[in-house]
Amino acid sequence: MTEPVVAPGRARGGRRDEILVTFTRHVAERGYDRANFGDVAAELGMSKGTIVHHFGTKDRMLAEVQERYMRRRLDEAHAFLGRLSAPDERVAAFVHAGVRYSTDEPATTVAFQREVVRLTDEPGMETARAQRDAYRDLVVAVLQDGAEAGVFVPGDARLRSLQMFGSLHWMWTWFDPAGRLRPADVAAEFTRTLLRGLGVGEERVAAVADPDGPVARCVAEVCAPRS
Amino acid sequence: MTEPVVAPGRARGGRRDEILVTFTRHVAERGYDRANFGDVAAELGMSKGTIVHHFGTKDRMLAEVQERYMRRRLDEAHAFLGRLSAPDERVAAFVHAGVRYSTDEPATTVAFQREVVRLTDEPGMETARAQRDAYRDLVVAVLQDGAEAGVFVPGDARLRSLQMFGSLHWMWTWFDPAGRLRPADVAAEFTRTLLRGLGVGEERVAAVADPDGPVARCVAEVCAPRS
DNA sequence: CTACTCTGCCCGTACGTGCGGTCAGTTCAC
DNA sequence: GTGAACTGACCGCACGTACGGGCAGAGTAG
Repeated sequence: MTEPVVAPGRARGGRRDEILVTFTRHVAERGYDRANFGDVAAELGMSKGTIVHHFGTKDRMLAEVQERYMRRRLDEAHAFLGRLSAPDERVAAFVHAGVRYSTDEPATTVAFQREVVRLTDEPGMETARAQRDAYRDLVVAVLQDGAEAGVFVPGDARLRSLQMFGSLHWMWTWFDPAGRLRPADVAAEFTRTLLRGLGVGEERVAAVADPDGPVARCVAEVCAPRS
Repeated sequence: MTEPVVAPGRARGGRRDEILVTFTRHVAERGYDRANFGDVAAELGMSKGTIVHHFGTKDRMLAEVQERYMRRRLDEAHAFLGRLSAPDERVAAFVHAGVRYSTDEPATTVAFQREVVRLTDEPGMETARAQRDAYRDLVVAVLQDGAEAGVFVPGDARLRSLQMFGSLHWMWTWFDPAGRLRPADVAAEFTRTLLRGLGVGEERVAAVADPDGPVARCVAEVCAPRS
């Protein structure tokens, strides 16, 4: 569902992408430990051996899922950071982007967020871990800059980033992309509380957090390509 | 570490508590799926059969961990809600309590937070799920009351509670109880950002979020008994 | 065009291992 | 005697993955 398979029949990479997509969904639904080759193979009408042929081990498959996910998030972050320069707009963009992903690529997002903890210790996850650290550094830098520029109240940028990431990474446990709440509305509410909490004035908060405002639109454009 | 074992040698319940404590630590360190009877038994110098004798199945063991954890959190919440009446103080207390637990009972807290997702679907978790819902309802009610009383800016209390829980439940991935950051400081920073974000005035925020202020002390007293 | 070979995708099966859970039996306190 | 605590051997199964082979298309020599 997340990405159209390259082409039916014989295509570059064959059913590789198909396997990754299905595996990702299984991880999202059951978690990594309970996801297994047998079920994925059965669902795709192929042999377990095929999966091994393409990916080698289960670990590497997860690593690839994480790396692809982080790669997209990083590209997207750099894209909207290039278009927005005000710290409060940038923070708002990070929140909007974080929420959007839950709808745009629900399976990949849930799979990633469920299993982020493996980035910290598991070997073979170095690349994904580095990507994640880079992303976190982007956010910390924005918070730091904002505090130094006087846009935000002084405070610990790292702690604030963790507070913010927590809210977003926790979404997978409760957010239903098919539910009544539009992601933009969740993002707006989160952004309002966060920016106000960082000391941004009320009228500015309303403008920047607007679910149909320029920041939301900028993020939407940047994230639009995939679907 | 979390609770003193009832008594050495032959005591009421035998080594039951000991088993639960060790199992909890293993779940905290490796996650439920990778925690296993064999390792727990080996570490305690007993047979796997003993564990089965006391708990029946692995599922029930986890359920008991979750229920004990939630029971304590609920008792504690009712205790400080009984002592504090202002909505902003109550919110601050929830944050302080949430952070405190990461230090007071690190293993149990991590075990719980790692595996909360199982509360939503897994059967046999009804009790723990109900406890968790009750806890969430307490928080939502406080946020709702505060908004209606004009202490907080109007907004979706449920979303705000989820934003708040996210920050706290995410802590297990980064917070090190033995690190340089004191839990009270983390709680204070989180509380400041949150209360300001809810529209509480700056001087009030400073007073309520104070890591050595009355709210923090109240929570400390309520939580003190165990450890 | 034909035949031969090479290569990469894919299949089926089989193996080893780890783990949850069973069970018959022993020890020990009351 | 009675029952709870505990043991250790054992079962069955699920799952990751190793392995040998089949098959289709591309490249190449004649």
